[in-house]
Amino acid sequence: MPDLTKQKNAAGKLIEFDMVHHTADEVAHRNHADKNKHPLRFQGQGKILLALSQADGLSQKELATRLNLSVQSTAEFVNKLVKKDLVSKEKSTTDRRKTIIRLTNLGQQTASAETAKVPEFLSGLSDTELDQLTAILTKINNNLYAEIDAASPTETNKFEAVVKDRLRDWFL
Amino acid sequence: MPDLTKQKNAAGKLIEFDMVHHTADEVAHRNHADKNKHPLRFQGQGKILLALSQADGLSQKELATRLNLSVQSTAEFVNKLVKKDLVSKEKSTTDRRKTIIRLTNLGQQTASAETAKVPEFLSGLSDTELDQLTAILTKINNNLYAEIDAASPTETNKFEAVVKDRLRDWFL
DNA sequence: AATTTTAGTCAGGGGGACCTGATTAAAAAA
DNA sequence: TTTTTTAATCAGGTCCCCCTGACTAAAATT
Repeated sequence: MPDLTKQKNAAGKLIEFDMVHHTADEVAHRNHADKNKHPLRFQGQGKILLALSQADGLSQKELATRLNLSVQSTAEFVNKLVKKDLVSKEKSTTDRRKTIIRLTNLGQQTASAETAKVPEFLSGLSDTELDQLTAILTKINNNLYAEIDAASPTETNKFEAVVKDRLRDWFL
Repeated sequence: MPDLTKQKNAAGKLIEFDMVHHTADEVAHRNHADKNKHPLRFQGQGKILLALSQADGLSQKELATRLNLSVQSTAEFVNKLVKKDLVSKEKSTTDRRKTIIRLTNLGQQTASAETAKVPEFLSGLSDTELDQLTAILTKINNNLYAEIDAASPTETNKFEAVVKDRLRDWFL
């Protein structure tokens, strides 16, 4: 029987982490007058970038399908990324209806920069703690995959694949 | 000397958690045609709600100052919350320039509902793991408070106080 | 009493995440 | 070849976060 109090403690800390984490990089960006702004989550433009970093050179339609977005939204995000020089568009030669989207160098950097640096807030944790955290998060993430699966069976595999693949280089 | 690989593993899991977590409740809301929509983060309207749940009956100006928002943004968020019947506005009797903002019953419920339920993804973790997670997140959060402090010394106390106070009932 | 400061409001704007509807161009099917 | 399907685009919308500028009403100062 799991101890409810312990669950609540952990849940509270997680919520706190969410808030504090969010605020921390809000504050950070505020001070640095950052060009790159926010971290690009798994949403909108960031979603596109992440998907491309796993499978570059997809068509817009492909992207839309994989990411569960309308083709119009996808086009919008892609265009925004083009303006930021993170991806490029080019007509397919084999099927001239299609537009192939590719990461630019900058786009690749950006996509991996997301995950490239170990956040400072992990410093001060012992090796043991890091191992524990990793193990626990693995469980939690699996629970979340299961939740996603329950709610929307069709897209799970796609999603899980994208995420895990994106993060694969972290776990070598 | 901290093991870089272990840090990377943990960092990767944390990023994965972020993505998966986000997607999980995105999917959840999509299916349930949810009225309450998104979880109200420490941002915009959610920020206001959280601040009020710590100190009810503030003036708009007070809110703006504490939350580091322009008075206009604050007014916007407050008005939206009024429409949702989560807060109420009333003119101060002692200083008729001021508008006092108060949580409605619904607002109080909503603010605590945020933190009221233990997320399902914590199920399956043992008591030991929960304790470990709590301890680790405590360290991480403290690191983040320190980061915020470094970047913006003036607002730390305010922020940390709001957050901790908000979450106090979790840790009794 | 006249001036200045303060708390709010309105108007307008920039970005972001998404969507539906209508239309075009190119490929595939009939 | 004509029709249908497919990949994109344009147009227009909804809602969110957040800001500056201009202006009013009510206090605090002078």
